Amino acid sequence: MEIRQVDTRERILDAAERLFMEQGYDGTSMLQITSGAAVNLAAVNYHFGSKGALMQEVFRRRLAWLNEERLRVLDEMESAAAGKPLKPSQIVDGFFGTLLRMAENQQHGGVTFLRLLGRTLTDPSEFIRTFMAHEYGAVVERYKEALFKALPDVPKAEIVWRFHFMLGATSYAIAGTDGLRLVTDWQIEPEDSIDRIDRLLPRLLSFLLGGLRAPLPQFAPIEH
Amino acid sequence: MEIRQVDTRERILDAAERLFMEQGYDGTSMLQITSGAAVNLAAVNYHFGSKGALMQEVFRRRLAWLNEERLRVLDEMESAAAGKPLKPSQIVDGFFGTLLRMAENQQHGGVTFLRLLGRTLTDPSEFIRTFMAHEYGAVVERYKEALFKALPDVPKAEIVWRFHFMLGATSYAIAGTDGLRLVTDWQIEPEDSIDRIDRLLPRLLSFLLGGLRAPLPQFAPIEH
Amino acid sequence: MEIRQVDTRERILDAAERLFMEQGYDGTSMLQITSGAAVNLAAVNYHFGSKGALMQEVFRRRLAWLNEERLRVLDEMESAAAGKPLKPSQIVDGFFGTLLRMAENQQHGGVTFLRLLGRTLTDPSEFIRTFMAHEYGAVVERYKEALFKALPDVPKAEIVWRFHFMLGATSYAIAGTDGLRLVTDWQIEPEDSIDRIDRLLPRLLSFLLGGLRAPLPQFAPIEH
Amino acid sequence: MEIRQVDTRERILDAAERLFMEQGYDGTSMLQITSGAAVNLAAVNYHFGSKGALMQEVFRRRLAWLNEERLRVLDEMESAAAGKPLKPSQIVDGFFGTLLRMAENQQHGGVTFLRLLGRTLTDPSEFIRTFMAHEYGAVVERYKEALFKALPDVPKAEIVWRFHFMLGATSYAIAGTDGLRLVTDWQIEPEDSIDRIDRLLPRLLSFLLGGLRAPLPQFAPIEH
DNA sequence: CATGAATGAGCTTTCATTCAT
DNA sequence: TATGAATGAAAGCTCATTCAT
Repeated sequence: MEIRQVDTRERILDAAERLFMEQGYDGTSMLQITSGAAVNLAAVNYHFGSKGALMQEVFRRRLAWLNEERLRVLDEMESAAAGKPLKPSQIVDGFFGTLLRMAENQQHGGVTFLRLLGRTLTDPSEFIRTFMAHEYGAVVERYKEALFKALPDVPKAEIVWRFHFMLGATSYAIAGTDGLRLVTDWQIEPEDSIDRIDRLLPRLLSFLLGGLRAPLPQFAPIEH
Repeated sequence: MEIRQVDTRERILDAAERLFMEQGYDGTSMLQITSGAAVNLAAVNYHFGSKGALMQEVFRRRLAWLNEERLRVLDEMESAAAGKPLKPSQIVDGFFGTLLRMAENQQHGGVTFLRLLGRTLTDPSEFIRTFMAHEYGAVVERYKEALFKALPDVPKAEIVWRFHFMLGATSYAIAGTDGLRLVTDWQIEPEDSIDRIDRLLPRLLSFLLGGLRAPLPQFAPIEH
Repeated sequence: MEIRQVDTRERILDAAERLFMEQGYDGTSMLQITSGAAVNLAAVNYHFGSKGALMQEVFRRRLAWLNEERLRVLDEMESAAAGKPLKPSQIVDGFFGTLLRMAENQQHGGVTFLRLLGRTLTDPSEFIRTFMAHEYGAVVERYKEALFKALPDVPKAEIVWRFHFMLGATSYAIAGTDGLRLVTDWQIEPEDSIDRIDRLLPRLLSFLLGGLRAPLPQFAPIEH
Repeated sequence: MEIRQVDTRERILDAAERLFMEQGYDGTSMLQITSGAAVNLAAVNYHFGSKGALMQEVFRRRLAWLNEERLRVLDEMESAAAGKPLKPSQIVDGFFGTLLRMAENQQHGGVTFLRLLGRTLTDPSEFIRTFMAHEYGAVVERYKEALFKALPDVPKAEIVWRFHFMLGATSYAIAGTDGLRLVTDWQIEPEDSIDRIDRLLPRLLSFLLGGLRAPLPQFAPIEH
């Protein structure tokens, strides 16, 4: 039954990943998940304990790999640089490029997980936020430090803000894109579809780097 | 009694706005809303017909004003330019600056609505997406055209993508910011808090413009 | 709908009282209760909030009357005694007799509530214990004091213990009696059935008084 | 492995005994039992067949010894009496004293089983009642006969009732005592704690004997 | 002999909505 | 105009039990 067990667990995780992406956490019922995975309704609670714990495991399984990969890439680049600062484009590619390239590999969830991640980053649920902060903490810290070294003339607070903006642009790009279509009728050609990660990636990285290296803002004089 | 009714309606909308922002649409119950507004449980269905219609009205009340204002600002700028293309910075400020300045006015929902909007743009519910597209359609079309004229050398598809990235960076900036805190320990000074819109605005606009005007991406040769 | 409401609430309480008596609290499901009361499954939570709160209300409705009656009877006897101690038999009848006579009145739940009470007094659930102690506190205190005055030569600790034993004998007498039938084949005549409260009452009171006035126990010398 | 199995069985019985005492039969889940015994969830069904059968075995293991002991004691007393009637105090001590002294021996379950027994005698479950009646039948019959002989002037029906009352007082005394505390603030001294069986025993026996030998009740004229 | 996996049935509670007044 | 009462449906979860290994 070893094989069956793995199957069941994985099938549940796969179904949950897809449904959470499509309908959100609160919008997805246990019945939908277990139906989607073709398992018994009680199987989720048997394997994961609760709906919330299932949600966490959905993320943990992907993020563990992703963030290890991000650290591996950063280590490699820093080794090659032999102490010299990295180029901003390297760092941005290490963090965000690694994320998008993950979506090209069906073994790591493909676009499904990518979109789920994008949507969840704006989800305010306390338990998700806490879990995310824990999973991301160390990686973000390392990349932040690399950016500080790469851009010594930019105030640290500014870099942190721009990291934040980059996260947002990326999340949004991978999350709802062709669903929301606020920007309608863009006569897009097939090769520009959201699913063509190889086309999205250079576009997004250009944008992110442009934003990261933009002239510093001029603040209005602080009042009172 | 006429007055009471208006109060009731507004109280419901205010409570719903806050709760949808904090917990999402699916995560918020009618009981929470009516309790929060100190009205009868049946009042929402009486005044709005259904939970979904309430959600739409929450957005309509703010977006109507916002998008009119955006059109007004764009009209004004185009009049002043007398047929000449606008500067990208003007257009970006007209669209995104108007949004953020809205949050400084409590009468228009303040940061609460801003965050609700930010998180809703990635919300997966079909009916919300449809409604949003409808509310935004005309405005986005006008600003898109203005950008096409302002950046004649940039391919239209590229501009549309970058508009998209800008939306994402902005949504994310206003949505979860100090909640998620993936980027911890950023020794932020009080004047850099998310609630200081006057500090966030120039930062965000700098970033957006940098991204909008970034060098065009180099694509890898398209495979097969 | 005033009338319907009262009906619904009361019907639920009646059904719950009977079912809790027959099957215990944990052994009774909400579905059984609402089916028994011919109301919607959600009605219990609408009217009482939870299964536990329903349980409390089942008791509160009867105990409020019972304990007020006990206090009224005690007040009356003490007034008539004009400061002199009451007879033990009066006190015992005031406390336990009032309880058993309650069962003769269908308006106060009849034997059903009596048996439920008997069974519940040995139930260890924290929330029931706490609630019971609260409902009973004042009454028990008053009767205890009356017994102290009536039996000045008996150590107070002994009286408290015997009060306890009397409670037990009574609870048990009214609880399972003809159900358990540990004492089988007692060739009992119809007029001695448990349902003939008028026959049970003098029997029980004789026993209780005999126990209350029994010679004091001789303790073995306390070791170590 | 033989030894392990015995351990497992006993550990399950011990855990079940404690949990049934604390939470009742319906209020205790198999998971709690198997967790408490640190055995596999399926172990109960493996060793006992079902939850109900486990409950029966919990009692059988103690009651077999208890009732044999009661019969042994009665046989001994009757041998010594050589045909003459026993004293009521002897009989009461043989039945109830043997029970309470059992609680002083941890090998026989101590107070835990005593309390479980006390609360179970008022338990409404049909299958438990039936089982109890079966386990107790023969013993009760013998003691009843002894009481008939010891108290020839008291009507048999009266003796049966009083046996019943004694059972109740005893059950209650050992079941909830310090838990329920309807009788609060009794400034009890440490040596009067419920756990001091050696102090409870003489008190209870005095009470029971007082009740057993009380004057016969005067019935109101039977109506209709 | 013992167990991890799995299941169908049932649990309490909450949901958005309706309706008579 | 506004509300308390009520409801059918569905939610997440726990239950005792079974079974292949």
